[in-house]
Amino acid sequence: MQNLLHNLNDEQLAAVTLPAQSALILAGAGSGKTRVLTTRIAWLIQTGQVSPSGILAVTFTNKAAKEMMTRLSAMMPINTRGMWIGTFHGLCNRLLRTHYRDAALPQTFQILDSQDQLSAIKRLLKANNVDDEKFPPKEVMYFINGAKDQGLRADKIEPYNADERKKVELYQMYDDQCQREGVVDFAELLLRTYELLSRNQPLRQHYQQRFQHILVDEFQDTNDLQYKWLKLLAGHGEGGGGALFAVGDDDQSIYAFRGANVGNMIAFEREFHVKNLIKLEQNYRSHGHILDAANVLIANNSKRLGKNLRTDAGHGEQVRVYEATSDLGEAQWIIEETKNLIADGASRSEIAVLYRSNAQSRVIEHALFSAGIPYHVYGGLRYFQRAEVKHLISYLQLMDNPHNDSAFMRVVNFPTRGIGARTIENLQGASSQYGVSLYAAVPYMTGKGGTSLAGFVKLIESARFESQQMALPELVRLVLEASGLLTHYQTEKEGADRIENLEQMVSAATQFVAEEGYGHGAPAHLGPQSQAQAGAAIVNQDGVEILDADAPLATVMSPLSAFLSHASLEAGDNQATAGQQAVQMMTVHSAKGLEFNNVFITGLEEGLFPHESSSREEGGVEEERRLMYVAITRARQRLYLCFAQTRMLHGQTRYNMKSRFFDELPEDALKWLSAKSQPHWFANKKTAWDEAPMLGSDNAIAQKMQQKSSGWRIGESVEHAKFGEGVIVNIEGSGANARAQINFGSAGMKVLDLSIAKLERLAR
DNA sequence: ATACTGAAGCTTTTT
DNA sequence: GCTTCAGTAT
Repeated sequence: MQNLLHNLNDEQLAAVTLPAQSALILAGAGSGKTRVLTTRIAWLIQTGQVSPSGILAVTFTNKAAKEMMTRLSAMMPINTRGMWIGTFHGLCNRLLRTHYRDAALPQTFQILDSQDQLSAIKRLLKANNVDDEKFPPKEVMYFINGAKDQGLRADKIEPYNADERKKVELYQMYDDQCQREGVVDFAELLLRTYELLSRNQPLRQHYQQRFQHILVDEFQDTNDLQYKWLKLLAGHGEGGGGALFAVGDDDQSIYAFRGANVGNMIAFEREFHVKNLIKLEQNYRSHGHILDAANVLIANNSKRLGKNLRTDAGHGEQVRVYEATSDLGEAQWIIEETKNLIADGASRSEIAVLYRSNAQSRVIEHALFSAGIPYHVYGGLRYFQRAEVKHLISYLQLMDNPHNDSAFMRVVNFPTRGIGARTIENLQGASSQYGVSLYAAVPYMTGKGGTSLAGFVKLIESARFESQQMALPELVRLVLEASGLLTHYQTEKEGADRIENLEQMVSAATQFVAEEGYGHGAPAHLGPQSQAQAGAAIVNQDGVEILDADAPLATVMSPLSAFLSHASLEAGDNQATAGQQAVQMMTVHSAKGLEFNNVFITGLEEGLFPHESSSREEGGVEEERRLMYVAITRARQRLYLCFAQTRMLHGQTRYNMKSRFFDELPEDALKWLSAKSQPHWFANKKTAWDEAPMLGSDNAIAQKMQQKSSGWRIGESVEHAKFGEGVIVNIEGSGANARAQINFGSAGMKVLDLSIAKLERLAR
């Protein structure tokens, strides 16, 4: 126990050893948050305050859950079994599998990922002749998910106009469709569990009593439903239950756009009468100048719980700032500095290039590629999202639950087996006429289409029959071949990678079976035997039998069902070339939680970062500032900020002002690298890089002429007495008639007569 | 059934 | 400017 608490600072120690009451830990970036969380769990168990089964630890990502598990098992070799550590969705899946009857779900219910959900909605709209111009599928999906994230069913929504009434109706129809097909979307996992526990008192009480300590990571990212879910499990308002230990950082709340509500932190403090608010402000990551920059910047936000990071490390180097003439110039500068860093002995994987939006990566990628510097771009398609893998999964899904129409549609004619659009249309007609799934509607079909459909059904049925006694990996192999997927890609020119991905599914299945504790060679279809065998059967005082979802997943669902949930809930890595010594490129969002010795934050321009769409939303700019705060605090030793005067975006050249965030950073922490009189495109010193975007266009040359005659240049920074700082976006006319279109940022876009307007040339 | 072609979209993302 | 997708032409 002594070693456990050893090396914790006073704040951390206080947090770890809090009494069993609700607590809010404000954990700054790099303050040892995960350490506190895991040590808290270990301390609770080792001091005998709780047994492992009394612990519920909730995270947002599988990665975070895994990390917690790993650290815990390093702390206490034996005791991790019985603890519930997982994501909101993973835990809900487990609960719903165990109590599927009470939750009114089929035992083999399947999970739709966002892709599947969207296509399910498209199908719904089409089947009901809904005008998808007026009700775009994405918007409908957004509406449904938004409602679910707030815990609202369709019948609880009061529509305020006709369009909304239609959306509510579609929401209800969508839920009915899902229920018919035996599928649930991500939000549904949460909502269904919440409703199950609300409605079923014995069940609720059982889990409330069981989980004496509920710990939540990244609490600032919880949405309304997740907070309600936590309150329910913690027995809030029911006189007791578990102690909720919430760890989060309001300054790092960057997911409002997907429903996260920072207000949950304040609500939690109030509703749980939190006496123990502990701030972890000691930072173990960044040098002083970097931390100063972060602190001063975030102080510009009004809605904060309040926190100031400090470090024992020295000031370190100043933050280096570079103004490039173009996005290409910016990329070129990043290459130069990266080379310098590598020459200084920096590891490539300790260099991160961050950007606000994915579109920015391409220019930088190109430059890194040309310079021969290995790089790795985060984001993009995950393993289980790849088309060929999804196809294979669809076959497996149909074998486990043939009523999954999304899966049916995906593979009924892939590889092609002569089932055309007309046949499908007829089938859909039969399906809605008889109110059954597409699969179940096949027997109603006659003629040639009916025959080929029957052939498809036979394929699924016989694969299921043949695989009855097979272990999961063999089953996957069987389907791979029986489906014709393998042959299909073998004949395709570019199919080699896809075949490799498909083959990997067999190993993924092997690995899964081993890790999840399924007996070696256990038949993939073997369901949870009897309820009595699964976990301990508990009878409460009302005589209701409760099955605790304690047992390993193996006893609650078949290997195949489990594997399919795994594929939906854990999309897998997106990095094909992991482990390579490469420069790390990613959006600021995906950098959250990571740290690097050297960090570039790129594209620091008004409109890009802060993003233009943020100014339209309430609190949008504050969220962008938190995003910038996250970006800055990723850096340990060196931080580079850069921006470009001109940038190609959506096929158009844009002239942006430098980001307002520069004005919010402490001057003495910054070192401006670009000279005050930065050469523009016309200056003698110019590179091919900088020149490139202006060449090859008569229009560009004509503009140059005009610019010359007026004495002003596009892209130039100016200051106006009334409108403040701005950037010249365009110049029309010449001489006395010259007029300039100027972007004054928050003051808006103005067209000014250059012979009249008093403009100051602004040197940066 | 496949291949091309035009139009739309385009901030951030995990489950 | 580039990608994705739906719809049409062959």
